[in-house]
Amino acid sequence: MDEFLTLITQAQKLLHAASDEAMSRHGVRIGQNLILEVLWETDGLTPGEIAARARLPITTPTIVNTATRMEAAGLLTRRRDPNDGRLVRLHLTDRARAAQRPIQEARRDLAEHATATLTDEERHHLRTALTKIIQQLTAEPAESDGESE
Amino acid sequence: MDEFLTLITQAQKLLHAASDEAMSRHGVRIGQNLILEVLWETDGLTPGEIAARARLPITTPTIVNTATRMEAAGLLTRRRDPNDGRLVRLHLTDRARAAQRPIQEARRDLAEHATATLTDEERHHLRTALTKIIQQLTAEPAESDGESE
DNA sequence: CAGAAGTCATTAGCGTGCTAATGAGACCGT
DNA sequence: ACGGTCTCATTAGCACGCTAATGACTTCTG
Repeated sequence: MDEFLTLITQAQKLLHAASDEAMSRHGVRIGQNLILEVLWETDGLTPGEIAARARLPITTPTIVNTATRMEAAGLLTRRRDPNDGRLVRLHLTDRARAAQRPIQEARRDLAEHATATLTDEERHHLRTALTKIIQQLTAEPAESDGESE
Repeated sequence: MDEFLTLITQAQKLLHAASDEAMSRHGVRIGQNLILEVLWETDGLTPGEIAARARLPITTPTIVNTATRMEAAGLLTRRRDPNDGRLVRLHLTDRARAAQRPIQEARRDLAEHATATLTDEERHHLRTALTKIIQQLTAEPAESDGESE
């Protein structure tokens, strides 16, 4: 049953690499995707706000580091908030906005390609199973002694 | 459908973190697992041989770096091959051998816990779906233009 | 209004994994 | 036996993500 860990790790590894490669063709690396998704929706958020809104759990330091690389790549700019000197607001450049559609399409295409050999029913089962696993692991990380309650 | 990428990423992220935490209790970090699995089976292999035998694709430089940390942690020793000066053979210490059973149990428990809310049928479907995805992504990484053959 | 406490982004440091470049050693042909 | 080539491990350098520590700024409190 341990092979289940191997299976999901390998699948995610392949998807990760394929996604990075697909997005790189549009000047975006995979680690930048979570930030872009949030800023495409609402521009000018702070690192902390982005961390809170991201679809996947991500820490603020990771956002700061990634934002630095994105700034160097010309994808966003940093501006201090005039009302609160602690805050830094991240604003997308035109280049980052222009990348939205092709990147979203590329990721959609990748998901479709990866699941191309699955039936609709299998896709549904897969989604159900993954959701259950996430819920189980999110609910209570306890596992060693004391599985009750 | 893009949510599928998010689902599998999050599931793997949670499993990855939980697995690292579980193995850390036995003095082993998650990146060392692939190497240990191979050396538990056959001790004294070279980094290249380990890369070839590992259950998941892994590069030789990653094995070398991880082996350096494992050496510092007292999990293995490096010895030059007497017959071929290019080769370095990695030998597990008693400590690494003693960790085999508890770590394998911890990973099995984790897999069971993660899939505890799934029916046997769902587990079967999940395995099938993941296998198909892996095959699809391994077969031909092509995707943009030219999906044929 | 000052000092304490809270809230931010950021930096430091680690682990993991990759590709590309490097260097040591073996092997092969002449 | 010697030079080129091949085969190794290793190093360099990058991306990504985490926790813990730091520092700047705001806010609350006396």
